[in-house]
Amino acid sequence: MAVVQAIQSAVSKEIASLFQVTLEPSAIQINETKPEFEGDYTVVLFALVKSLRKSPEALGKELGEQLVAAQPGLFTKFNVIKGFLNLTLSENYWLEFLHGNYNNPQYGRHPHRGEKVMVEYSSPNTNKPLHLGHLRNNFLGWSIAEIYKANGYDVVKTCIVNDRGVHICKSMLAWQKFGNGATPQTTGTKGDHLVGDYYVKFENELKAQTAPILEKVMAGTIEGFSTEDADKLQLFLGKLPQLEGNKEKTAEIHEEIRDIVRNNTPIMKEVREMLLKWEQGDAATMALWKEMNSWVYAGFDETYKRIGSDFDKIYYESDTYLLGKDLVEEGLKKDVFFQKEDGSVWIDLTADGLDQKIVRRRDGTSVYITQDIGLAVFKYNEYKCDESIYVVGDEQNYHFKVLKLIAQKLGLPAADGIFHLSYGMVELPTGKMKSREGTVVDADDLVDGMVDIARQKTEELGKVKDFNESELAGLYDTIGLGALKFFLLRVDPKKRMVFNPEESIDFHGFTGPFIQFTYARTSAILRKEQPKNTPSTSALLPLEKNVIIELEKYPAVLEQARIEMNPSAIAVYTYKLAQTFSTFVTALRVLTAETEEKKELRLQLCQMAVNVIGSSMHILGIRVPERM
RNA sequence: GGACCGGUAGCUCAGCUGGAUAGAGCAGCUGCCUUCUAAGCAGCAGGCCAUUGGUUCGAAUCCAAUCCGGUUCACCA
Repeated sequence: MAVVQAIQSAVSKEIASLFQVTLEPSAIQINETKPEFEGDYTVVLFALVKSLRKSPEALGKELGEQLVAAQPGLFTKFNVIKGFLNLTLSENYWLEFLHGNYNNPQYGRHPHRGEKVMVEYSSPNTNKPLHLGHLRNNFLGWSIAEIYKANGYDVVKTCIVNDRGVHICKSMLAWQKFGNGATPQTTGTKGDHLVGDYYVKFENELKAQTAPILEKVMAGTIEGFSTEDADKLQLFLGKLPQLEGNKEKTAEIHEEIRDIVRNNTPIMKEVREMLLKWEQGDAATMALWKEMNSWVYAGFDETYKRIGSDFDKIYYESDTYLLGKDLVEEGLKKDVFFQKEDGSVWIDLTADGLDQKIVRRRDGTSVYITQDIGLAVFKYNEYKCDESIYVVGDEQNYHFKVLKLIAQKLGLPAADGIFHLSYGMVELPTGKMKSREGTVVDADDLVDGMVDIARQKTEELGKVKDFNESELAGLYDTIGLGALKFFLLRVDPKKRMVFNPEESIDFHGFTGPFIQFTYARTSAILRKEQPKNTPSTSALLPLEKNVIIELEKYPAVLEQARIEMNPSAIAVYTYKLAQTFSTFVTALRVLTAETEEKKELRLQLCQMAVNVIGSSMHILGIRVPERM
C-alpha cells in the first residue's frame, strides 16, 4: 500500500481508539515533511482540531505518542511544531519497500482492469508535411496512450487522416498546373514535402490573382461577382469609412473583403470544380488524388517511424465524411434536432449556455460536427471503447463541447466517455506559425536539427568512441529526440508554449538528456555488479532515504497523470527522481561502499532507480541509453 | 459582446483538491574531474505569485471584480 494511504488509515484508526471519533482516512491531510524539520511525512492537525476540540499541540502530542506506541512497524519518532505532527517512519518500512520492489520491472503499473479506451491523435492533413504543432500532438497522444496502459487499460490508438477537401485539391491543382509531372522519385523530395510545396505554390498563385481584383474592389469597382457576394462587398465597403481609427475592426472588414475576393479568383473556381469532380468520382481526378496521397503517406510513414508514433487503426476522412447522415434523421425523430423553413437542420444548445448549431445544410450535405459524430458511432461499433480521448488543439474546445453534448442528447453509447485532451498552440517568439506565410517549423527539419546537436555534443564529450556507426546513429537519435520530446511534454498540455528556433533546446538541467545521462551512469554501475537480493537492515542515510521516498511515489504519479490526462506530471516527477538520485550517487560510493551491506542496499537503489526512470521515460516515448 | 483558457524570478516552467520561510532549470557568479560517466554535484544571487476586495486560524492556491494576453462563437475542416 502506498505510504500516504498507510499513514492516513493509521491516523484514522488511532483517532478512533483515542477519541471515539470516526474520520475518513482520505480526509486526513498528509504532506511531505519540509526538509528543515525532522520527519518524513506530516499530519496537518488544524483541520482535526475543531471536531476533536483540542489544541493543535495537545492533539499532536497525544496522537504522536499513540501512533508510535500502537504502530511501531510504521512509526518510530514524532515531533509537533505549531499545528503539524511530523512523523518519522521506521527504517524497516522503507527497507522492506525497497527490497520488495527494486527488481520488479512492473512496479507502479496497475493490473488489467478490463476497460478499453481509444486515443485519437495526430490527425494530419495530406496537403502538407507535419510541423512542430503536430509533434506536440503526437507526443501527447502517444504518451497518454501509454499512461492509460500503465494504469491497466486496453488502449486503441487511432488517427483520422484529413485526406479530402478543398485544401487537398489546392495541392493537386497546383501540381497539375506547375508540376510538369514531378514526383518524389524524379525530384528526390520526400513525398509530403513535395505535395506541401505545391500547396505553397497554389497559395502564391492565389495571392497573385487576388491582388488586382482586390485593388479594383477597394477602388469601388465590383464586377464579376454573384449578386450575393456583390451585396456583401458593398455592405463591407460602406462600413469602412465609419470605422476610422478602429484598427481591429477595420482589419476584420478587410479580411472579410479579401476572403470574398479570394473565393472569386479563377484559380479558386478551378479548385471548386475539382472538388466537385472528386465528389462525383471522376476517374482522372481520383487517380491523381490517390497518387499524390500515396506520396504523402510514404513521407508521413518515414516521419512517424522516426518520432516513434504508431496507430492501431487509421481512419480516412474520405471513407467517413458521409457518416452521420442517418443520425440526423434519428435526431429529428427524437426531437433533439429541429428543421428550419429552408430545410437546414439544427440543434438548440442555448439551454446549455451555447448557441444554435447547424448539423445539416439546406442542400442536404452534412457539416464537420455531424461527420465527427458519425465517426464516433462508427468507431464505437468497431471497438466498443468505454472512453474516447481526442487529442486536438484548444482552438477546437467549443467543437468538442458541442460534440459531447449532441452525443449525450442523442443517447449515444459511451457519450459520457468522450474527452477532449485540449492542448495549447506552440508559438514562435514572433507569434503564431502560419503556413501561408511560411513561418512553420517543419517537423523533419526540427528532428534533424536536434539529432545533429546531439551528435555534436556527443563528439565533444568523446565518451563513446568505441561505438560503431549504427550504434552512434542510434544514440544520436535517442538523445536528440529525447531532448525534443521532453521539451514538449514537460509543459502542462493546456498551456500555450513558446519555441524559439534561434535558441537550441537545452541538453542540461530539466531536460531529457539529463535524465538519460542519469540512467546511463547508473547502468554503468550495474554492469559491474548487480544486487544479490539480500534484505538490508542497515541504518539509512538521509540521501538514501530521499531516493526511496521519491521512488515510492511513482504509482501515485502514474495514477494522477491518468486522472489529469497530463504527461507533464510524469516528466516533472522523473526529473525530480533523477535529480534526487544524482545527488545520492555523486555523494556516496556504491561499489566501494563502507560495508558489504551498504553496497547491497545501494545496488538495490540503483536497480530500482533504473527501472523507474526507464519505465517513466518509456511512458513519455523517450528511449534511455545504456551508455552516452 | 458571450463562453473558455492563461498571467509565479531576466527567460522557460513546477506548485493550484487551502497549510510551515515560494520551487526547479536556463542565463549570471563561486567551488569540485588520478577512485562507479562533470550532459553532473555543492553553493551564491535573483519574487508586492497581474491588481483590488472577500471567505478562513491560515490564500500563489477558493470566491468576486478589474487589467493584460490568447482561443472561440462559420451552411471551413
